[in-house]
Amino acid sequence: MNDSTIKILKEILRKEGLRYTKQRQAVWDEIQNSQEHRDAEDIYMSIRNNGVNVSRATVYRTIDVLVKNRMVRKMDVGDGRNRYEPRLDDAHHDHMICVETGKIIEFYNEELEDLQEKIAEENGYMLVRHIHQLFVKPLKK
Amino acid sequence: MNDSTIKILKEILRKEGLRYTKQRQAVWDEIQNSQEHRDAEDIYMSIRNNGVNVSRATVYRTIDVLVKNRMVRKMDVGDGRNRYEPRLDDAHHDHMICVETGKIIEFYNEELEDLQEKIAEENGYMLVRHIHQLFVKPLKK
DNA sequence: TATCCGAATGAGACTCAATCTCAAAAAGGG
DNA sequence: CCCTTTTTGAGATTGAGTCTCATTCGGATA
Repeated sequence: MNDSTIKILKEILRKEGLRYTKQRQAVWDEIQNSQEHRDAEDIYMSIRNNGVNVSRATVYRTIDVLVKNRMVRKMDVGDGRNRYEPRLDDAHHDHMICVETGKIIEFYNEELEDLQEKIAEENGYMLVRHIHQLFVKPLKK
Repeated sequence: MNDSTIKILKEILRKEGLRYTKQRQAVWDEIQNSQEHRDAEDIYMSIRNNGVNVSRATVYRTIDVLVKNRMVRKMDVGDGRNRYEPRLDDAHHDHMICVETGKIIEFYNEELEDLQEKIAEENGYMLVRHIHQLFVKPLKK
């Protein structure tokens, strides 16, 4: 939809030796234009509703490329369906999931990030990535 | 297998209004006698190899009861199969997964635990539970 | 210990997200 | 425009986990 992200997508596809197609553009547009945490089916349906013909297979295949190239973040909320969110120009953050409402809140804490690296190193490892989700419920007033 | 954990299982089943059966005992024995992080299929096969007749349905149903009663911990490693480990008399810990060898290392860090509660509270929530996995690789020597 | 009834079991059907297949369509360099 | 290679899509397949329901079993009661 916007010029600079089209260039970024083209660049990544070129680097991966893949072709630029309207389906791949549509998947990226769909994820990029929403700041929500959406599942693949939702993304698939939206693209089709926008009049672009695409299959589930292509949606999944494209998401994999985007995840690999850090344009999209894949998150496992624990309900069997992965969620996706754009991560372009997006600082790292983790998620808090309200067990009562299902609301997803993003958070970032420097101290927490440092601590994780320290723990990995203390065990003789280097941190590659992490999964961190806090399941919470509202504080009583 | 050992007397005290049989009593604990019977107590839990009674509290839940469930009957004591050899299948339920077998599932608990199987998980309890191994400190590994095993998937349901693995547990199911081991029980059958030990000569106890059991179905996958019963394995899953029993695990749910054990998880609910904090005798077993369910962990999502992100590969589509949940893993289970005994948590009887077991202090809370999180996991570090080596992306090169698949090895699972347990860790516990008080500061990390406190920080998570603090983050939840700062956002107006109470921490119910959390998922935390560090994907790591060995440090170069 | 025999009876009885609700609970538990098991074989296999089913669900559902995700992956795979392969013929047909499209990309894009020459 | 051609030609080769990649991509796509419809639908089949996979696999973990759940559900169904006829049969079996636990255990309270007498």
